[in-house]
Amino acid sequence: MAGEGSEFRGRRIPEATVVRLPVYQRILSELLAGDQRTVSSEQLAVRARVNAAKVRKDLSHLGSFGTRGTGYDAALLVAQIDRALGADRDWPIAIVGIGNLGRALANSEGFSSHGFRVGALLDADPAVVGTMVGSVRVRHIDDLATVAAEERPAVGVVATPAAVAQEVTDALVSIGVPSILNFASRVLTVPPHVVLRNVDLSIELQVMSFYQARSGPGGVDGPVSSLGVVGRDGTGERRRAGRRPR
Amino acid sequence: MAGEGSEFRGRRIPEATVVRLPVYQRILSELLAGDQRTVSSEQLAVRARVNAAKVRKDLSHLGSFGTRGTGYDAALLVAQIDRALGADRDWPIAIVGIGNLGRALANSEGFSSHGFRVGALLDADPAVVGTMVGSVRVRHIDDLATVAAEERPAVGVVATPAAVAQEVTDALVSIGVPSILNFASRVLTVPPHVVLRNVDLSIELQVMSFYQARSGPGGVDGPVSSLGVVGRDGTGERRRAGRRPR
DNA sequence: TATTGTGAACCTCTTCACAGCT
DNA sequence: AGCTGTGAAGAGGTTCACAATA
Repeated sequence: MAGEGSEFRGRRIPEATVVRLPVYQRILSELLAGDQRTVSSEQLAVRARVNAAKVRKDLSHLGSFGTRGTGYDAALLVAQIDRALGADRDWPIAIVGIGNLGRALANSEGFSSHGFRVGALLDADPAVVGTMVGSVRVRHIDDLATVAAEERPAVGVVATPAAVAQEVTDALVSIGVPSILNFASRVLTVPPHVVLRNVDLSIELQVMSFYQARSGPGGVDGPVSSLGVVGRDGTGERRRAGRRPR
Repeated sequence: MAGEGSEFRGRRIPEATVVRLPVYQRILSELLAGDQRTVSSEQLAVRARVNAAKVRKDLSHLGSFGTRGTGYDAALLVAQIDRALGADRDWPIAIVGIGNLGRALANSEGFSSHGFRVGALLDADPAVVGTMVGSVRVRHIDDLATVAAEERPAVGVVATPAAVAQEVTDALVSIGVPSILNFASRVLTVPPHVVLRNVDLSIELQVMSFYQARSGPGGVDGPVSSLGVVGRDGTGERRRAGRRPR
Protein backbone atom coordinates (compact mmCIF):
# COMPACT_ATOMS: atom_id res chain seq x y z
CA MET A 1 0.00 0.00 0.00
CA ALA A 2 1.65 3.19 -1.13
CA GLY A 3 1.96 5.94 1.41
CA GLU A 4 0.80 9.52 1.14
CA GLY A 5 3.07 11.90 -0.60
CA SER A 6 4.80 10.23 -3.48
CA GLU A 7 3.03 11.37 -6.60
CA PHE A 8 3.30 10.76 -10.27
CA ARG A 9 3.87 14.27 -11.48
CA GLY A 10 2.95 17.44 -9.76
CA ARG A 11 0.08 17.54 -7.35
CA ARG A 12 -2.88 15.30 -6.96
CA ILE A 13 -5.63 16.33 -9.40
CA PRO A 14 -9.13 16.55 -7.91
CA GLU A 15 -11.66 14.22 -9.47
CA ALA A 16 -13.98 17.14 -10.24
CA THR A 17 -11.18 18.61 -12.33
CA VAL A 18 -10.41 15.34 -14.09
CA VAL A 19 -14.01 15.13 -15.27
CA ARG A 20 -13.78 18.58 -16.84
CA LEU A 21 -10.44 18.08 -18.58
CA PRO A 22 -11.96 16.15 -21.51
CA VAL A 23 -14.40 19.00 -22.05
CA TYR A 24 -11.65 21.61 -22.15
CA GLN A 25 -9.69 19.38 -24.44
CA ARG A 26 -12.52 19.07 -26.93
CA ILE A 27 -13.04 22.83 -26.95
CA LEU A 28 -9.32 23.44 -27.42
CA SER A 29 -9.26 21.05 -30.36
CA GLU A 30 -12.11 22.97 -31.96
CA LEU A 31 -10.32 26.27 -31.43
CA LEU A 32 -7.13 24.84 -32.91
CA ALA A 33 -9.08 23.59 -35.91
CA GLY A 34 -10.21 27.19 -36.35
CA ASP A 35 -6.59 28.34 -36.26
CA GLN A 36 -6.82 30.00 -32.88
CA ARG A 37 -3.45 29.79 -31.19
CA THR A 38 -4.04 31.19 -27.73
CA VAL A 39 -7.07 31.16 -25.48
CA SER A 40 -7.97 32.91 -22.25
CA SER A 41 -9.58 31.24 -19.27
CA GLU A 42 -12.57 33.46 -19.92
CA GLN A 43 -13.03 32.16 -23.48
CA LEU A 44 -12.69 28.56 -22.35
CA ALA A 45 -15.11 29.23 -19.51
CA VAL A 46 -17.78 30.65 -21.81
CA ARG A 47 -17.55 27.68 -24.15
CA ALA A 48 -17.54 25.11 -21.34
CA ARG A 49 -20.27 26.98 -19.42
CA VAL A 50 -18.25 27.25 -16.27
CA ASN A 51 -16.65 29.96 -14.18
CA ALA A 52 -13.34 31.37 -15.44
CA ALA A 53 -11.71 30.97 -12.03
CA LYS A 54 -12.60 27.30 -12.15
CA VAL A 55 -10.90 26.94 -15.51
CA ARG A 56 -7.76 28.57 -14.18
CA LYS A 57 -7.73 26.47 -11.03
CA ASP A 58 -8.35 23.30 -13.03
CA LEU A 59 -5.53 24.07 -15.44
CA SER A 60 -3.21 25.09 -12.63
CA HIS A 61 -3.29 21.47 -11.45
CA LEU A 62 -1.45 20.51 -14.63
CA GLY A 63 1.24 23.11 -14.05
CA SER A 64 1.74 26.77 -14.97
CA PHE A 65 1.21 26.81 -18.68
CA GLY A 66 -0.49 30.14 -19.09
CA THR A 67 1.06 33.48 -19.95
CA ARG A 68 -0.17 36.45 -17.93
CA GLY A 69 -1.64 39.09 -20.11
CA THR A 70 -1.99 36.68 -23.03
CA GLY A 71 -3.68 33.45 -22.02
CA TYR A 72 -2.85 29.84 -22.73
CA ASP A 73 -1.17 28.32 -25.77
CA ALA A 74 -3.94 26.05 -27.05
CA ALA A 75 -1.67 23.41 -28.56
CA LEU A 76 0.46 23.18 -25.44
CA LEU A 77 -2.63 22.85 -23.29
CA VAL A 78 -4.01 20.03 -25.43
CA ALA A 79 -0.72 18.21 -25.06
CA GLN A 80 -0.70 18.66 -21.30
CA ILE A 81 -4.28 17.51 -20.91
CA ASP A 82 -3.60 14.50 -23.14
CA ARG A 83 -0.67 13.61 -20.99
CA ALA A 84 -2.59 13.99 -17.74
CA LEU A 85 -5.43 11.83 -19.07
CA GLY A 86 -3.06 9.22 -20.42
CA ALA A 87 -4.30 9.91 -23.96
CA ASP A 88 -0.72 9.55 -25.18
CA ARG A 89 -0.80 5.83 -24.49
CA ASP A 90 -2.56 2.83 -26.01
CA TRP A 91 -5.69 1.60 -24.22
CA PRO A 92 -7.23 -1.50 -25.73
CA ILE A 93 -10.88 -1.85 -24.74
CA ALA A 94 -12.95 -5.01 -24.48
CA ILE A 95 -16.69 -4.49 -24.80
CA VAL A 96 -18.90 -7.25 -23.44
CA GLY A 97 -22.50 -7.29 -24.59
CA ILE A 98 -22.94 -6.41 -28.24
CA GLY A 99 -26.52 -5.24 -28.21
CA ASN A 100 -27.50 -1.80 -29.40
CA LEU A 101 -25.56 -0.14 -26.61
CA GLY A 102 -22.41 -2.19 -27.14
CA ARG A 103 -22.59 -1.46 -30.84
CA ALA A 104 -23.13 2.24 -30.19
CA LEU A 105 -20.08 2.32 -27.95
CA ALA A 106 -17.96 0.28 -30.37
CA ASN A 107 -18.76 2.71 -33.18
CA SER A 108 -18.45 5.85 -31.14
CA GLU A 109 -15.75 8.36 -31.78
CA GLY A 110 -14.92 8.55 -28.08
CA PHE A 111 -13.96 4.88 -27.97
CA SER A 112 -11.50 5.17 -30.86
CA SER A 113 -9.61 8.30 -29.92
CA HIS A 114 -7.61 9.71 -27.04
CA GLY A 115 -5.58 6.52 -27.03
CA PHE A 116 -8.56 4.20 -26.86
CA ARG A 117 -8.98 1.38 -29.32
CA VAL A 118 -11.72 -1.22 -29.50
CA GLY A 119 -9.62 -4.34 -29.16
CA ALA A 120 -12.26 -6.97 -28.52
CA LEU A 121 -16.01 -7.45 -28.70
CA LEU A 122 -17.65 -10.27 -26.77
CA ASP A 123 -21.15 -11.67 -26.55
CA ALA A 124 -22.89 -14.87 -25.54
CA ASP A 125 -25.51 -14.88 -28.31
CA PRO A 126 -24.59 -17.28 -31.14
CA ALA A 127 -26.47 -15.05 -33.57
CA VAL A 128 -24.13 -12.19 -32.76
CA VAL A 129 -20.84 -14.05 -32.31
CA GLY A 130 -18.88 -13.98 -35.54
CA THR A 131 -20.50 -10.85 -36.94
CA MET A 132 -18.42 -7.78 -37.65
CA VAL A 133 -18.88 -4.45 -35.89
CA GLY A 134 -16.72 -1.96 -37.65
CA SER A 135 -13.51 -3.85 -38.30
CA VAL A 136 -13.74 -6.10 -35.26
CA ARG A 137 -15.29 -9.55 -35.20
CA VAL A 138 -17.46 -10.46 -32.21
CA ARG A 139 -16.06 -13.35 -30.20
CA HIS A 140 -17.82 -15.65 -27.78
CA ILE A 141 -17.58 -14.72 -24.12
CA ASP A 142 -16.25 -18.20 -23.39
CA ASP A 143 -13.17 -17.27 -25.42
CA LEU A 144 -12.47 -14.36 -23.10
CA ALA A 145 -9.24 -15.83 -21.76
CA THR A 146 -7.89 -16.34 -25.28
CA VAL A 147 -8.94 -12.88 -26.39
CA ALA A 148 -7.42 -11.36 -23.27
CA ALA A 149 -4.10 -13.05 -23.95
CA GLU A 150 -4.07 -11.52 -27.43
CA GLU A 151 -5.28 -8.05 -26.59
CA ARG A 152 -4.54 -7.44 -22.90
CA PRO A 153 -7.50 -5.07 -22.53
CA ALA A 154 -6.92 -2.09 -20.25
CA VAL A 155 -10.61 -1.39 -19.85
CA GLY A 156 -13.53 -3.81 -19.77
CA VAL A 157 -16.85 -2.30 -20.73
CA VAL A 158 -19.91 -4.06 -19.35
CA ALA A 159 -22.86 -3.44 -21.69
CA THR A 160 -24.81 -6.57 -20.86
CA PRO A 161 -28.20 -7.04 -19.21
CA ALA A 162 -28.06 -6.32 -15.48
CA ALA A 163 -28.67 -9.98 -14.66
CA VAL A 164 -25.29 -11.11 -15.95
CA ALA A 165 -23.27 -7.96 -15.24
CA GLN A 166 -21.61 -9.23 -12.07
CA GLU A 167 -20.72 -12.54 -13.65
CA VAL A 168 -19.16 -10.81 -16.65
CA THR A 169 -17.33 -8.43 -14.36
CA ASP A 170 -15.90 -11.31 -12.35
CA ALA A 171 -14.66 -12.88 -15.57
CA LEU A 172 -13.02 -9.63 -16.69
CA VAL A 173 -11.38 -9.19 -13.32
CA SER A 174 -10.14 -12.77 -13.25
CA ILE A 175 -8.25 -12.36 -16.51
CA GLY A 176 -6.60 -9.22 -15.16
CA VAL A 177 -8.56 -6.33 -16.63
CA PRO A 178 -7.64 -3.44 -14.33
CA SER A 179 -10.56 -1.08 -15.05
CA ILE A 180 -14.27 -1.73 -15.49
CA LEU A 181 -16.75 0.69 -17.01
CA ASN A 182 -20.22 -0.50 -16.11
CA PHE A 183 -23.34 0.45 -18.07
CA ALA A 184 -25.62 -2.07 -16.40
CA SER A 185 -28.14 -0.92 -13.80
CA ARG A 186 -26.63 -2.87 -11.00
CA VAL A 187 -24.15 -2.15 -8.23
CA LEU A 188 -21.06 -4.21 -8.95
CA THR A 189 -18.49 -5.66 -6.62
CA VAL A 190 -14.82 -5.60 -7.60
CA PRO A 191 -11.59 -6.15 -5.68
CA PRO A 192 -9.95 -3.01 -4.27
CA HIS A 193 -7.25 -2.83 -6.93
CA VAL A 194 -9.78 -2.64 -9.78
CA VAL A 195 -10.98 0.79 -10.89
CA LEU A 196 -14.75 0.78 -11.35
CA ARG A 197 -16.90 3.51 -12.82
CA ASN A 198 -20.58 3.43 -13.52
CA VAL A 199 -22.73 5.02 -16.17
CA ASP A 200 -26.43 4.57 -15.62
CA LEU A 201 -28.38 5.92 -18.56
CA SER A 202 -31.68 6.02 -16.76
CA ILE A 203 -30.62 7.68 -13.53
CA GLU A 204 -30.21 10.95 -15.37
CA LEU A 205 -33.72 10.58 -16.64
CA GLN A 206 -35.00 10.13 -13.11
CA VAL A 207 -33.05 13.12 -11.91
CA MET A 208 -34.73 15.14 -14.65
CA SER A 209 -38.20 14.04 -13.64
CA PHE A 210 -37.33 15.03 -10.09
CA TYR A 211 -36.60 18.60 -11.14
CA GLN A 212 -39.48 18.70 -13.55
CA ALA A 213 -41.88 17.41 -10.90
CA ARG A 214 -40.79 20.18 -8.56
CA SER A 215 -40.80 23.04 -11.01
CA GLY A 216 -44.34 22.25 -12.10
CA PRO A 217 -46.99 22.16 -9.39
CA GLY A 218 -46.08 24.86 -6.96
CA GLY A 219 -42.47 23.83 -6.87
CA VAL A 220 -39.60 26.18 -6.93
CA ASP A 221 -36.37 24.35 -7.30
CA GLY A 222 -34.78 25.10 -10.57
CA PRO A 223 -33.09 23.17 -13.27
CA VAL A 224 -29.62 21.92 -13.13
CA SER A 225 -27.16 22.55 -15.84
CA SER A 226 -24.74 19.80 -16.26
CA LEU A 227 -21.29 19.50 -17.63
CA GLY A 228 -19.75 16.26 -18.43
CA VAL A 229 -20.35 12.81 -17.64
CA VAL A 230 -22.54 10.77 -15.69
CA GLY A 231 -20.43 8.28 -14.12
CA ARG A 232 -18.84 8.32 -10.89
CA ASP A 233 -21.09 9.57 -8.49
CA GLY A 234 -21.38 12.59 -10.27
CA THR A 235 -19.55 15.68 -10.41
CA GLY A 236 -20.64 18.59 -12.10
CA GLU A 237 -21.78 21.86 -12.67
CA ARG A 238 -24.95 23.06 -11.12
CA ARG A 239 -26.96 26.14 -11.57
CA ARG A 240 -30.28 26.94 -9.98
CA ALA A 241 -32.93 28.63 -12.06
CA GLY A 242 -33.86 31.29 -9.57
CA ARG A 243 -30.35 32.40 -8.91
CA ARG A 244 -29.49 34.19 -5.78
CA PRO A 245 -28.43 37.79 -5.97
CA ARG A 246 -24.82 38.64 -5.45
CA MET B 1 -38.68 34.10 -11.12
CA ALA B 2 -39.75 32.24 -8.00
CA GLY B 3 -38.25 33.40 -4.75
CA GLU B 4 -36.29 31.39 -2.26
CA GLY B 5 -38.16 29.52 0.36
CA SER B 6 -41.44 28.21 -0.99
CA GLU B 7 -40.99 24.53 -1.57
CA PHE B 8 -42.99 21.70 -2.99
CA ARG B 9 -42.97 19.36 -0.04
CA GLY B 10 -40.58 19.27 2.83
CA ARG B 11 -37.09 20.55 2.47
CA ARG B 12 -35.01 21.09 -0.57
CA ILE B 13 -33.31 17.81 -1.53
CA PRO B 14 -29.60 18.06 -2.35
CA GLU B 15 -28.67 17.03 -5.87
CA ALA B 16 -26.19 14.48 -4.56
CA THR B 17 -29.07 12.81 -2.75
CA VAL B 18 -31.36 12.89 -5.78
CA VAL B 19 -28.77 11.00 -7.81
CA ARG B 20 -28.66 8.24 -5.21
CA LEU B 21 -32.40 7.84 -4.78
CA PRO B 22 -32.83 5.75 -7.94
CA VAL B 23 -30.16 3.39 -6.66
CA TYR B 24 -31.85 2.93 -3.31
CA GLN B 25 -35.12 2.46 -5.10
CA ARG B 26 -33.78 -0.33 -7.28
CA ILE B 27 -32.30 -2.11 -4.27
CA LEU B 28 -35.54 -1.76 -2.34
CA SER B 29 -37.47 -3.25 -5.27
CA GLU B 30 -35.14 -6.22 -5.28
CA LEU B 31 -35.55 -6.70 -1.53
CA LEU B 32 -39.33 -6.49 -1.87
CA ALA B 33 -39.23 -9.06 -4.66
CA GLY B 34 -37.43 -11.30 -2.17
CA ASP B 35 -40.21 -10.74 0.36
CA GLN B 36 -38.15 -8.60 2.68
CA ARG B 37 -40.44 -6.13 4.41
CA THR B 38 -38.10 -3.92 6.42
CA VAL B 39 -34.56 -2.79 5.78
CA SER B 40 -31.97 -1.01 7.89
CA SER B 41 -29.80 1.83 6.68
CA GLU B 42 -26.86 -0.52 7.14
CA GLN B 43 -28.29 -3.13 4.77
CA LEU B 44 -29.11 -0.51 2.17
CA ALA B 45 -25.66 0.97 2.58
CA VAL B 46 -23.89 -2.34 2.01
CA ARG B 47 -25.89 -3.00 -1.14
CA ALA B 48 -25.43 0.51 -2.52
CA ARG B 49 -21.77 0.61 -1.47
CA VAL B 50 -22.16 3.78 0.52
CA ASN B 51 -21.93 4.84 4.15
CA ALA B 52 -24.95 4.06 6.36
CA ALA B 53 -25.05 7.58 7.73
CA LYS B 54 -25.34 8.83 4.17
CA VAL B 55 -28.31 6.56 3.56
CA ARG B 56 -30.03 7.86 6.66
CA LYS B 57 -29.35 11.49 5.82
CA ASP B 58 -30.50 10.95 2.24
CA LEU B 59 -33.74 9.31 3.35
CA SER B 60 -34.31 11.91 6.04
CA HIS B 61 -34.75 14.46 3.26
CA LEU B 62 -37.92 12.65 2.25
CA GLY B 63 -39.30 12.74 5.80
CA SER B 64 -39.08 10.52 8.86
CA PHE B 65 -40.13 7.15 7.58
CA GLY B 66 -37.88 4.92 9.62
CA THR B 67 -38.64 3.13 12.87
CA ARG B 68 -35.90 3.23 15.49
CA GLY B 69 -34.72 -0.20 16.43
CA THR B 70 -36.36 -1.73 13.37
CA GLY B 71 -35.41 0.11 10.21
CA TYR B 72 -37.45 1.27 7.25
CA ASP B 73 -40.57 -0.23 5.73
CA ALA B 74 -39.34 -1.10 2.25
CA ALA B 75 -42.67 -0.64 0.49
CA LEU B 76 -43.28 2.72 2.11
CA LEU B 77 -39.82 3.86 1.18
CA VAL B 78 -40.27 2.87 -2.46
CA ALA B 79 -43.50 4.85 -2.55
CA GLN B 80 -41.83 7.90 -1.03
CA ILE B 81 -38.89 7.77 -3.40
CA ASP B 82 -41.22 7.32 -6.36
CA ARG B 83 -43.13 10.36 -5.27
CA ALA B 84 -40.01 12.46 -4.79
CA LEU B 85 -38.68 11.47 -8.21
CA GLY B 86 -42.00 12.06 -9.89
CA ALA B 87 -42.22 8.39 -10.85
CA ASP B 88 -45.91 8.47 -10.04
CA ARG B 89 -46.59 10.63 -13.08
CA ASP B 90 -46.50 10.14 -16.84
CA TRP B 91 -43.40 11.36 -18.65
CA PRO B 92 -43.53 10.98 -22.43
CA ILE B 93 -40.06 10.97 -23.94
CA ALA B 94 -39.01 11.99 -27.44
CA ILE B 95 -35.75 10.47 -28.63
CA VAL B 96 -34.03 12.21 -31.51
CA GLY B 97 -31.39 10.27 -33.40
CA ILE B 98 -32.27 6.62 -33.90
CA GLY B 99 -28.82 5.16 -34.36
CA ASN B 100 -27.53 2.39 -32.16
CA LEU B 101 -27.60 4.61 -29.11
CA GLY B 102 -31.11 5.90 -29.71
CA ARG B 103 -32.30 2.35 -30.27
CA ALA B 104 -30.55 1.16 -27.11
CA LEU B 105 -32.25 3.90 -25.13
CA ALA B 106 -35.64 3.27 -26.72
CA ASN B 107 -35.45 -0.41 -25.81
CA SER B 108 -34.01 0.08 -22.36
CA GLU B 109 -35.95 -0.80 -19.26
CA GLY B 110 -35.08 2.51 -17.66
CA PHE B 111 -36.88 4.45 -20.40
CA SER B 112 -40.12 2.52 -19.98
CA SER B 113 -40.51 2.49 -16.22
CA HIS B 114 -40.66 4.91 -13.30
CA GLY B 115 -43.31 6.83 -15.22
CA PHE B 116 -41.29 7.17 -18.40
CA ARG B 117 -42.72 6.18 -21.74
CA VAL B 118 -41.11 6.38 -25.16
CA GLY B 119 -43.64 8.59 -26.87
CA ALA B 120 -41.81 9.55 -30.05
CA LEU B 121 -38.76 8.58 -32.06
CA LEU B 122 -37.32 10.98 -34.60
CA ASP B 123 -34.57 10.83 -37.17
CA ALA B 124 -33.51 12.60 -40.35
CA ASP B 125 -32.39 9.50 -42.26
CA PRO B 126 -35.02 8.36 -44.80
CA ALA B 127 -33.78 4.80 -44.36
CA VAL B 128 -34.71 4.90 -40.70
CA VAL B 129 -37.87 6.98 -40.82
CA GLY B 130 -40.89 4.70 -40.92
CA THR B 131 -39.21 1.72 -39.30
CA MET B 132 -40.47 0.37 -36.01
CA VAL B 133 -38.42 0.31 -32.82
CA GLY B 134 -40.35 -1.69 -30.28
CA SER B 135 -43.91 -0.55 -30.79
CA VAL B 136 -43.08 2.98 -31.92
CA ARG B 137 -42.66 4.10 -35.50
CA VAL B 138 -39.78 6.45 -36.28
CA ARG B 139 -40.97 9.83 -37.61
CA HIS B 140 -39.06 12.40 -39.60
CA ILE B 141 -37.50 15.19 -37.60
CA ASP B 142 -39.30 17.70 -39.81
CA ASP B 143 -42.56 16.40 -38.36
CA LEU B 144 -41.41 17.34 -34.88
CA ALA B 145 -44.06 20.01 -34.41
CA THR B 146 -46.83 17.56 -35.32
CA VAL B 147 -45.43 14.84 -33.11
CA ALA B 148 -45.05 17.28 -30.24
CA ALA B 149 -48.67 18.32 -30.53
CA GLU B 150 -49.74 14.68 -30.24
CA GLU B 151 -47.39 13.59 -27.49
CA ARG B 152 -46.32 16.70 -25.58
CA PRO B 153 -42.96 15.20 -24.65
CA ALA B 154 -41.70 16.02 -21.16
CA VAL B 155 -38.13 15.06 -21.98
CA GLY B 156 -36.23 15.37 -25.23
CA VAL B 157 -33.33 12.99 -25.58
CA VAL B 158 -30.58 14.09 -27.96
CA ALA B 159 -28.82 11.01 -29.34
CA THR B 160 -27.65 12.54 -32.60
CA PRO B 161 -24.15 13.22 -33.91
CA ALA B 162 -22.53 16.15 -32.12
CA ALA B 163 -22.66 18.26 -35.28
CA VAL B 164 -26.44 18.58 -35.25
CA ALA B 165 -27.03 18.38 -31.49
CA GLN B 166 -27.51 22.10 -30.95
CA GLU B 167 -29.85 22.42 -33.90
CA VAL B 168 -31.97 19.52 -32.66
CA THR B 169 -31.96 20.97 -29.16
CA ASP B 170 -33.16 24.32 -30.47
CA ALA B 171 -36.01 22.57 -32.25
CA LEU B 172 -36.99 20.66 -29.12
CA VAL B 173 -36.90 23.82 -27.04
CA SER B 174 -38.92 25.75 -29.60
CA ILE B 175 -41.81 23.28 -29.43
CA GLY B 176 -41.82 23.57 -25.64
CA VAL B 177 -39.94 20.52 -24.41
CA PRO B 178 -39.00 21.50 -20.85
CA SER B 179 -36.10 19.07 -20.25
CA ILE B 180 -33.24 17.95 -22.47
CA LEU B 181 -31.06 14.93 -21.87
CA ASN B 182 -27.98 15.26 -24.06
CA PHE B 183 -25.85 12.31 -25.11
CA ALA B 184 -23.88 14.21 -27.75
CA SER B 185 -20.29 15.25 -27.02
CA ARG B 186 -20.98 18.92 -27.24
CA VAL B 187 -21.78 21.67 -24.78
CA LEU B 188 -25.34 22.79 -25.49
CA THR B 189 -27.00 26.12 -24.97
CA VAL B 190 -30.56 26.25 -23.70
CA PRO B 191 -32.72 29.03 -22.26
CA PRO B 192 -32.71 29.35 -18.46
CA HIS B 193 -36.11 27.70 -17.99
CA VAL B 194 -35.03 24.49 -19.70
CA VAL B 195 -33.51 21.73 -17.60
CA LEU B 196 -30.43 20.30 -19.29
CA ARG B 197 -28.43 17.28 -18.26
CA ASN B 198 -25.54 15.68 -20.05
CA VAL B 199 -24.32 12.15 -20.34
CA ASP B 200 -21.00 11.80 -22.11
CA LEU B 201 -20.18 8.16 -22.65
CA SER B 202 -16.54 8.76 -23.41
CA ILE B 203 -15.67 11.11 -20.58
CA GLU B 204 -15.89 8.24 -18.12
CA LEU B 205 -13.47 6.33 -20.28
CA GLN B 206 -11.04 9.22 -20.16
CA VAL B 207 -11.39 9.50 -16.41
CA MET B 208 -10.53 5.82 -16.18
CA SER B 209 -7.39 6.20 -18.26
CA PHE B 210 -6.41 9.07 -16.00
CA TYR B 211 -6.51 6.84 -12.92
CA GLN B 212 -4.97 3.93 -14.76
CA ALA B 213 -2.14 6.10 -16.05
CA ARG B 214 -1.37 7.23 -12.52
CA SER B 215 -1.60 3.89 -10.78
CA GLY B 216 0.83 2.34 -13.22
CA PRO B 217 4.20 4.00 -13.55
CA GLY B 218 5.18 5.18 -10.11
CA GLY B 219 1.82 6.69 -9.47
CA VAL B 220 -0.04 6.47 -6.25
CA ASP B 221 -3.52 7.78 -6.60
CA GLY B 222 -6.03 5.07 -6.17
CA PRO B 223 -9.12 3.95 -7.91
CA VAL B 224 -12.43 5.60 -7.67
CA SER B 225 -15.54 3.73 -6.92
CA SER B 226 -18.57 5.19 -8.44
CA LEU B 227 -22.21 5.04 -7.67
CA GLY B 228 -24.80 6.04 -10.03
CA VAL B 229 -25.02 7.75 -13.18
CA VAL B 230 -22.91 9.38 -15.50
CA GLY B 231 -24.82 12.19 -16.44
CA ARG B 232 -24.94 15.36 -14.86
CA ASP B 233 -21.80 16.28 -13.68
CA GLY B 234 -21.59 13.44 -11.50
CA THR B 235 -22.01 12.79 -7.99
CA GLY B 236 -20.40 10.22 -6.20
CA GLU B 237 -18.59 8.10 -4.01
CA ARG B 238 -14.86 8.35 -3.72
CA ARG B 239 -12.29 6.24 -2.08
CA ARG B 240 -8.55 6.60 -2.23
CA ALA B 241 -6.35 3.56 -2.38
CA GLY B 242 -3.90 4.67 0.26
CA ARG B 243 -6.41 5.73 2.82
CA ARG B 244 -5.47 7.99 5.62
CA PRO B 245 -5.54 6.64 9.14
CA ARG B 246 -8.34 7.64 11.43
C1' DT C 1 -31.02 -3.73 22.26
C1' DA C 2 -31.17 -2.13 17.69
C1' DT C 3 -31.52 1.48 14.79
C1' DT C 4 -33.00 6.11 13.38
C1' DG C 5 -32.38 11.10 12.90
C1' DT C 6 -29.26 14.82 13.30
C1' DG C 7 -25.84 18.37 15.19
C1' DA C 8 -21.19 19.12 14.55
C1' DA C 9 -16.79 18.34 12.50
C1' DC C 10 -14.58 17.57 8.50
C1' DC C 11 -13.48 17.51 3.83
C1' DT C 12 -13.96 18.78 -0.98
C1' DC C 13 -15.07 21.81 -4.48
C1' DT C 14 -16.35 26.51 -6.05
C1' DT C 15 -15.96 31.31 -6.26
C1' DC C 16 -14.03 35.66 -5.09
C1' DA C 17 -10.61 38.92 -5.20
C1' DC C 18 -6.23 40.44 -5.96
C1' DA C 19 -1.14 40.21 -6.12
C1' DG C 20 2.08 39.38 -9.57
C1' DC C 21 3.74 38.78 -14.10
C1' DT C 22 4.02 39.86 -19.26
C1' DA D 1 -3.63 46.93 -19.58
C1' DG D 2 -4.68 42.23 -19.54
C1' DC D 3 -4.67 37.88 -17.73
C1' DT D 4 -2.83 34.14 -14.85
C1' DG D 5 -2.22 31.78 -10.51
C1' DT D 6 -3.70 31.34 -5.90
C1' DG D 7 -4.89 32.44 -0.88
C1' DA D 8 -8.94 32.86 1.49
C1' DA D 9 -13.78 32.67 2.03
C1' DG D 10 -17.91 30.24 1.05
C1' DA D 11 -21.00 26.48 -0.17
C1' DG D 12 -22.07 21.85 -0.39
C1' DG D 13 -21.54 17.16 0.80
C1' DT D 14 -19.84 13.39 3.83
C1' DT D 15 -18.90 11.18 8.04
C1' DC D 16 -18.81 10.86 12.93
C1' DA D 17 -20.90 10.15 17.10
C1' DC D 18 -24.62 10.16 20.03
C1' DA D 19 -29.15 11.36 21.96
C1' DA D 20 -33.75 9.83 21.11
C1' DT D 21 -36.83 6.15 20.78
C1' DA D 22 -39.36 1.86 19.33
